[in-house]
Amino acid sequence: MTLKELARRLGLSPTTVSRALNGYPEVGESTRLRVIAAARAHNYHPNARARSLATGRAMAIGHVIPVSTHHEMVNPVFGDFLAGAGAHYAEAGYQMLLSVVPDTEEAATYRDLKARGSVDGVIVHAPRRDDPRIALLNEIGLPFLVHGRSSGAARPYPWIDVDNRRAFERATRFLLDLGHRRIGLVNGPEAMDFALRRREGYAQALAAAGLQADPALIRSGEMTEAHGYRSTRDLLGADAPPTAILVSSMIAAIGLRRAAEEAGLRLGRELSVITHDDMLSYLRNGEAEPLFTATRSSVHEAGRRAARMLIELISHPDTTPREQLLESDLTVGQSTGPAPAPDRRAGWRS
Amino acid sequence: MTLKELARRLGLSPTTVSRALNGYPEVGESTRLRVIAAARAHNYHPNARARSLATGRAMAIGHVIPVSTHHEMVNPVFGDFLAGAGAHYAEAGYQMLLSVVPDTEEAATYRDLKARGSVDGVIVHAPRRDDPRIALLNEIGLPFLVHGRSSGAARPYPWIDVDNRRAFERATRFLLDLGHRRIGLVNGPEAMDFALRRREGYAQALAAAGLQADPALIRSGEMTEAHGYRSTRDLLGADAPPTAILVSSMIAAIGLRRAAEEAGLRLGRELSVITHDDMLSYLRNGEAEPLFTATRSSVHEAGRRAARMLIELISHPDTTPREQLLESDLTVGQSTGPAPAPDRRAGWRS
DNA sequence: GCGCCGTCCCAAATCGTTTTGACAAAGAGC
DNA sequence: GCTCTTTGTCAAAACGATTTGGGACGGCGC
Repeated sequence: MTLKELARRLGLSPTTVSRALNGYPEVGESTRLRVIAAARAHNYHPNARARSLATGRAMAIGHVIPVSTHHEMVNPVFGDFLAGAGAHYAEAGYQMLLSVVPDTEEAATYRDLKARGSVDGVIVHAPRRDDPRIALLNEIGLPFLVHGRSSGAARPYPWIDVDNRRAFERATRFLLDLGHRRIGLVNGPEAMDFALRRREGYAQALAAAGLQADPALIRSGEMTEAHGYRSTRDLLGADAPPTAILVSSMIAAIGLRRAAEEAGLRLGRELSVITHDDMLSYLRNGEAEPLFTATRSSVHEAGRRAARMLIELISHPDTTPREQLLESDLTVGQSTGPAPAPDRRAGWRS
Repeated sequence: MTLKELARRLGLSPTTVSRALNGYPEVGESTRLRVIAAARAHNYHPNARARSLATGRAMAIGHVIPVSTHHEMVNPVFGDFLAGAGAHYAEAGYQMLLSVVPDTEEAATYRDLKARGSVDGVIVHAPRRDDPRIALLNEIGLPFLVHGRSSGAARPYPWIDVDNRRAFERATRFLLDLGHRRIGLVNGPEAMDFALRRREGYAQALAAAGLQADPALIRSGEMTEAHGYRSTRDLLGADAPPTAILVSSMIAAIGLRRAAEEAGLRLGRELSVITHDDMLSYLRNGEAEPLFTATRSSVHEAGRRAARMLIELISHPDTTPREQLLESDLTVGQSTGPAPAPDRRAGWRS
């Protein structure tokens, strides 16, 4: 069913039908009702491509997911982020375009998206320090929103991000208050900006307590279960193991738990742990009482807000705020407790 | 840069330029080379919408992800599946359209996708028994491929699926061979077809050994960590706890491990466990030696194959096979061992 | 009766491609 | 030299919407 066909059946011109359906005032109310009824009856939906060819707007947002060519890692938070964003797109009448491309072709993909007019804007995922994508998108003039930030970017750019520095600063302070002095950090890949900021917050809290971050207590890598396990095992096996560890994700924290159990350490007793919790739907942090003490921030919600913000940005480029900082809360669970007394520590370490 | 503009610069007609770029034989070789060079120089990419308006093909595949209105659960395997499918789409020049919709509006979404001509076909996720989407898609004439199967569908339909029945039959047999007699099943939601088939395989192996599936040993629910934990705790706390448990996913298996550790049971000793492993990128089943004994099948690879199959189906509807059954392998890890002798069991149970 | 102004509608152009049908120019066969 | 094919190119018509610039009709004021 096309517009022309519908118009013919109604004995009207395509113009009038189009205006009636799109709410323009130039059409009589009775006519409008007649048109709307007929459209519904014949299950008429305007062809998306024809429409956007005519209007010049794609009514679609792109998400480019780079896949590293060696280790085909899919960030587990993508699913929830996309679900959140997608929910808003659906409400706003936008479509979501997903491009999964080798990281070597990412730039070409953005150019392509722009040149073919496939999308009105894109969300940039997993920004790194000095991320080249920001300059690129500015250059080709494709509206974008960064999920996260990129330290060192030359000019201001629109972003939404969790206050990672503050979250980890606070978590570290919490551990310090409990008497911990040797605190480990199992971080994400430090090429990622969020990991950098978390490390800064961690170091800052230590410095404020007159301590210095010990490089031997810091590990970074892809946030897999295996990374959490390996890093924790290494840290615990060292000469002066930490009494507390900060972890960058629930997935890694699960690996940590495995390592801790292997070493015979109980969380919240001999070893304290705080993790960041993205509130993934399939990985809730306990039920009534949280399992892990955690800095929490819903990535699903971040996706929803990101989508809203980008769409606003596209339709009202001048009046839309271009930055949004999300706070995370610190929920205290069973995985933290006072630092063990030195003598007890000596006991279980032997 | 549009086709018309490029043609003007070259002193050719749009027709010729279009033909040159699309490899039609009616254009001279020297002209073709000249056109291609100019297109590259001016970074010309044909407008995707105009093109597909003219050709009638959207060059896009839709994935409709229903989100339950109460518990906004995002299936953790979606990420890897989409990454696999997306990789193939990119190669084949297709775009991937993601629709996240409340499950109540799923049917409307399919109709919409078809009526607006947004996609050439769709992948149906997470089919249930007698899934109404199959009839719907047949009715509206939108090509589709089901990831999984739907018992009770009236007519044949194209699908790709893991042999879930066989995998769980084999896993159960493996446990029986180790001497286990009370075997629990922590399954996915039994409205899902895959869960049904796994249960069948489980029951079948028990029956072949002269045993009957005990409903008290079966739990089903969303495959979260919490579900794995709760179900295991319940099973272990019962009067006659199982000595082995089958789990439907790694995520649930992690919850199981937590419950087992709480109960003081060591995996592969007092409690044997086999899980299904979708080979998620962030949740590898151990490194050199697998952590869990598992039935393995890469959902990333399934996504890739699904994409290929659907595109083939769209371009050659008659010659493409319409069904693909993937085998899973059984990898033996540290989580299984011989059934504990009754006396030992009595010991650790008290 | 005349001019003017809303109201309601329409014909035609436009978006950027592909595709159909036709037409010159050049070579081939007689 | 004349016709008959190729060969290479083009003008124009799709595709299905939106949007621009009017135009017919009736009612109103004078």
